[in-house]
Amino acid sequence: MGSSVAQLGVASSKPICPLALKFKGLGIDGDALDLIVRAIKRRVRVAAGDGVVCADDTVKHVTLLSAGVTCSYKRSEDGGRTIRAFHHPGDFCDLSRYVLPERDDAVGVQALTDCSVCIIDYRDLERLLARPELALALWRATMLEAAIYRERLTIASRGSALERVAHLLCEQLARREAVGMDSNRLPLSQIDIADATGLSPVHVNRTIQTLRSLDVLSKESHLDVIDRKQLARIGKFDGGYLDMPALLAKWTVRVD
Amino acid sequence: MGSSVAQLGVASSKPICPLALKFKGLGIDGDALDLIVRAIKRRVRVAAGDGVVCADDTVKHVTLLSAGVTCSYKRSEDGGRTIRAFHHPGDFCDLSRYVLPERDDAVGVQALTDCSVCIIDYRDLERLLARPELALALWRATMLEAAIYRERLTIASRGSALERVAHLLCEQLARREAVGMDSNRLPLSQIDIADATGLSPVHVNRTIQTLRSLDVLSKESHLDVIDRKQLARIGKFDGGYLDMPALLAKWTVRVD
DNA sequence: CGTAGCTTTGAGCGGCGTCAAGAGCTGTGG
DNA sequence: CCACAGCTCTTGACGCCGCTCAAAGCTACG
Repeated sequence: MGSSVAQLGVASSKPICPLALKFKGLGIDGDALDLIVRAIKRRVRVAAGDGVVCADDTVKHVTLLSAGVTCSYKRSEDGGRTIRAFHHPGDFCDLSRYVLPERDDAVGVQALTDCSVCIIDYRDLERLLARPELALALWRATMLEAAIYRERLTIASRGSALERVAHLLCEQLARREAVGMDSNRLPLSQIDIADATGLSPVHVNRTIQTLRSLDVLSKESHLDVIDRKQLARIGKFDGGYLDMPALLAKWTVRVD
Repeated sequence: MGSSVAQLGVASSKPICPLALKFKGLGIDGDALDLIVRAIKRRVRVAAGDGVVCADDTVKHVTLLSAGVTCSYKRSEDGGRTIRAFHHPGDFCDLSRYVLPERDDAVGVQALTDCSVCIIDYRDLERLLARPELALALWRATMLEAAIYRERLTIASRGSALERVAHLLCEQLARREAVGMDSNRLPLSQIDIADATGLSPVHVNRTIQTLRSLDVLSKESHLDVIDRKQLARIGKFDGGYLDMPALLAKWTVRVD
């Protein structure tokens, strides 16, 4: 129990892995990062399509995604899957469950690709929270999550299908880039995008074809973004709310 | 500078005002509540329609709504107002600005009715955050905000106009009830609802008329909810995520 | 080589936006 | 006391975006 930093390939002074980059954006590195890494009880591999978190009250740990892509979803009464959020390496999959217990059985987290997740017991997380800078970092993480929802809400309620899809893709690319994953390929199916945007799979397909015809996406069946500038323009995406280094510099909260 | 609890009509042992009830839901009362109240630098009245917070970097305080209804909005390039959130007594209007500085001039907070707001300087807020239970309470407040966005996002992206409007009304009623305002009347215009749901004012009107014909809303021009059960059913609204007393009881985070 | 999933394509329809005009209500000034 | 302006609310006509249903190609994997 308790991994070392070296085991994760993390050099505290020079973060290279998504997890370290993520926490650096939240204002955590060095000793504090070490503490978090040491709180990781164990790491688990999850195959694409499998559940990561069950909506079980007895679960007493949070999961921190270290590789792959997951989504938190809610099933509607007709069995449909509504994706509420995507998670990328460095994101907590279920931090909100820790603070606001979810009673809803229809809620869960699913691996969209093969994943690797870190398990941190509530007990150990509580110990981490005793340090003000760690508590602040988690508050920031939640603030960031709220900001993401806020932006998506704006686009989802007012935007066209083209805007919704473009915005969603931009957001995922930006978030992945923030943790060092600067590939232009997103490992999402069109069905995933449909469940996340609230559009029908058929219309997502047509929308993607439009983006392809605009030379914003590659013509291949994979989801490859060619022209990110144009994609951002179409999706009215301004990534300022995700730019943690810049936000951190302006941060008003200080822990001295 | 610094109001006393008595001045606000708050009896710590038996909270009666929205502000005290709100913080009680976040796990704050007694001495800790006193601390917050004492951090209030001054109170300001704002007339309906006026701005509460300007998107100015030089503002170094948060505003806590004590009476009335406000909304945070974002102006689109065509001048349209997108309402991202409503605020009711006890809510912070701009807590997110404290943690994630907003550079966007198009963002602001507006009074929808005549309001009274409490001003708390960043400096004093920082002092409050030194106490772990207060830091935790603000984290909870942000978690709650995120949960609200999450629910609205689900409905906004997949729901019909009827569902969107019904859900929005239910949410506002539930949030107001949680702070002791159990009136069935909402002081919102149809235009406010349109800007919050992303629907056109014309269609909001038709939707409201549908709700009236279903005997869910009163026939009057005001927004009076008659049948809340039915409204919740229509809007697929489950207020569990807003029920702070119940959530507090199950809370996993302890500050000992 | 067959099955199960994802992607693509087509046809038809309905919800909601847009435009336009009118009604009720309130405050303001002559 | 009336006239007028500026709201919000109401109502109707029409068009388009995106949903639904249905079927067929495409991969991947056993």
